[in-house]
Amino acid sequence: MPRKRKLVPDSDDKGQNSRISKTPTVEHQDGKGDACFAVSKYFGDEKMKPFRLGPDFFNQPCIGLAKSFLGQILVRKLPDGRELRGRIVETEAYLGGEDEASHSANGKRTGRNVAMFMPAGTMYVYQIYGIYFCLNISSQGEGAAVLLRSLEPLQGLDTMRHLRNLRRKEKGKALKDWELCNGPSKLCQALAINKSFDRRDLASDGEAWLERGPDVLTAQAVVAAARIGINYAGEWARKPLRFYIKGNKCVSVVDKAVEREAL
DNA sequence: AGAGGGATCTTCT
DNA sequence: GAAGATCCCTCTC
Repeated sequence: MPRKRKLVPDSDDKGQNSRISKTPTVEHQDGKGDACFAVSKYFGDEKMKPFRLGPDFFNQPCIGLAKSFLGQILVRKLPDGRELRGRIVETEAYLGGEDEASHSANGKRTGRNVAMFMPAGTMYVYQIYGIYFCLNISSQGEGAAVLLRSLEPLQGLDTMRHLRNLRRKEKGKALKDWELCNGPSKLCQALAINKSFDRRDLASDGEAWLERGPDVLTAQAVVAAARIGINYAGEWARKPLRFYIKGNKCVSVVDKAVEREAL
């Protein structure tokens, strides 16, 4: 008997349109390198085999790409063959040129940010505060890119937890599943993404790629809010260029005011 | 639940 | 020399 897949939230969902909103149903074991097994387990049916997203997906305007990322699945293949998977639940659009919050504001092009000017689908990984990394994907548009802010962990949670704990104190509180990738630098830690990925192509890379997720999101399932940590950017700091899946537990910052307004 | 501060170092001025 | 698209721990209410 084929498993039924829910594509659109039920009407009584009350905004809890996500898999980890209340009760996590994610896999809790590592995929030990057997990709086919792990994938078929999550996707269930043969006809819906994971579909790797290619150049056409990435080659779209920045805001559209930022929204299109939601629900898609980021995959990281480690050197030992293990595959880690997370569903993208929060992104930010950085438009380049006019966008004062963008590293490429006013056309600024430096050694650090050249990846933002490379073809759509190029990864831009930069180090922040000397210790953390953030992952962006370049989009259509000069100097434009999308920051990935959080993932809902799906596969390889034990490995993610181990990678995240490398930097934490022994005495610290144990990480919940939903805390593994709920921030731009947390997801880089959990997926072992560092500067070596900078300027590489997410559409063709062998160690990181994107798969089409099973869910189709309705417009009401997506919240558009102000971006985080860019208060220096004046009016651009307030523009609704952050997008997240409403009700998802793994979103790093929830904007209650915006969500109220949407009703 | 929220505020505050330290860590830590590359990048660009 | 200063700032930064963050995270985590500690303290307080």
